[in-house]
Amino acid sequence: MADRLHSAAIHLLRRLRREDDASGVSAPRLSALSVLVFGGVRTIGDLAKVEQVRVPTMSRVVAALETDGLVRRVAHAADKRVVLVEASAAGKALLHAGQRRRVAALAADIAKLSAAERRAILSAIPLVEKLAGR
Amino acid sequence: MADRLHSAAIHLLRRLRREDDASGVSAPRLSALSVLVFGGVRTIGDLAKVEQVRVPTMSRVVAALETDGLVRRVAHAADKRVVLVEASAAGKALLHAGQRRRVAALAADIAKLSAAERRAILSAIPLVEKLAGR
DNA sequence: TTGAAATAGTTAGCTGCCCTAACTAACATA
DNA sequence: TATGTTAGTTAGGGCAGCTAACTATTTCAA
Repeated sequence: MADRLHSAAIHLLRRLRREDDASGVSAPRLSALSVLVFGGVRTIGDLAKVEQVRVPTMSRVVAALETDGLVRRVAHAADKRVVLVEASAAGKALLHAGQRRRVAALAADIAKLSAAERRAILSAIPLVEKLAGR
Repeated sequence: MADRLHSAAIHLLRRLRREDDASGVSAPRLSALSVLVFGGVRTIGDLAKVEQVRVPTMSRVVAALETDGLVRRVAHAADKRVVLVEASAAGKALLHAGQRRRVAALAADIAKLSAAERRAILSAIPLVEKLAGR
């Protein structure tokens, strides 16, 4: 059961990743960006923790997002070592547009399922979240 | 619903990723290997379709699995272009060992679910696979 | 029958993500 | 003030995904 769940999750995410690609921004970048858009300003280290990734990895992700003008670095008032990152207006706009596209594509397929099938998925979601430790 | 499903898949995968790392074989390789172990002999192209990946990508995954002695190539009887791939005894053993490890890691959480909750997840899995395009 | 098109894989080269190790800069403290 | 800690960056490596271009084989139609 763990194996089948794992497989299903991998395949679902691969499908969604293809749609994310259409936005021109990869899934890890979108994910970090969404933390900033919905959670507000964060340090590189905090972002790394939230995204379950090492600091150097997040450092690169932020650098890429900055190059694309989607985020901006802000100095920390008291501690000059700290790099605060916040989403730019362009970053917010891109994220909202991407979410709409992704949700639209998946929602269209969900709409093709029967009501009973939708109920089956809906009742499983909170259980999977529980298994995932959330 | 699409958002919640996406989120659940991401969280589940991050949880399971740690366990998979312990097997010394990456998630994409384990996933392809599991198709062979549970589904039997497949061509490279079939594997690529099932895993939603391009043929060159699967070609490399199979090459790596072969180097590790986890799979073996078998000639197709009628068509010399085709490469059939099957799991070796070592591949089957590794996959089953990985399964045990994952099950062990999730055991505490799974034990907290009722039989009805487990049924709910099991019935949702094939539907998610359908949404993923399989 | 033979030459063109289709099919199955491989190889090469690119990008992106993830890691560890080693570094700089800044802060905290004894 | 010297030492250790903390925040990030840089360097370098591995793996996974892609497209383009290639080989080998098979299919099919003129």
